Amino acid sequence: MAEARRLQSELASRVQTGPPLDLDRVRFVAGADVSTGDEMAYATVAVLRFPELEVVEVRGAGAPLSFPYVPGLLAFREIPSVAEALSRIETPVDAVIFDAQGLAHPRRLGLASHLGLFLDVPSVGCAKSRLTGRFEEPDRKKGSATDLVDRGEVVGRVVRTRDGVSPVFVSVGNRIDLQSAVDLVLACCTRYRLPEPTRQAHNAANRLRRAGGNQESLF
DNA sequence: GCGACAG
DNA sequence: ATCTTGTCGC
Repeated sequence: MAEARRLQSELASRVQTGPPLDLDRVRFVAGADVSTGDEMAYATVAVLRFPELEVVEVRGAGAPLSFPYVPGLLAFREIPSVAEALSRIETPVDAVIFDAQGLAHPRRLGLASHLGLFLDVPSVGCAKSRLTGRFEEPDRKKGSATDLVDRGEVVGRVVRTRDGVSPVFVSVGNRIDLQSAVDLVLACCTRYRLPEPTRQAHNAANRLRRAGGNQESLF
């Protein structure tokens, strides 16, 4: 456990904040999520055409759960399945959005940053709740956002993706700047609180788990 | 020691 | 995350 934290601190130095991502040149965005059972984790990656947000590919993978859920160490529990699902994607994606934190992490290496280090594309962390940092509630209208500050540094943005809904926590995963990460997330939230790629992946992961890992459930 | 704590 | 029916709000 202590060893895992040590590894995070070491890898954190390799995370790249920036450069900005030109959304006008983004063609495909992927979303990744995991559904867990008693002893298995089912991960899926959904690729959507951008900015239309139509699903063009969905891939999944199952892996035995060998690590418990410990706040701050989520990556060690979900990486096996997610990494496998990501490797199965054939579409050349321009960015990946994770249902987790990126730099908004105690040691600056949330799952989105950890996995982002092994991807050659920008990664973004978009979590439904806070892990670390302080913030003020953003205004209730869509697009409003406030800084997420931890130990004196801005580690992310608390973003209202729809009028009145609870805000999401956006942070840099790797190879992208915070502003671009927020813009990408907002561009992916046309109908729901969570970005469409993430929603699609979430639904697919649930189906995959309920189907006991049967890949055909993804179609 | 106490409280907080992604999914 | 997962377990679950009805129900409050736009």
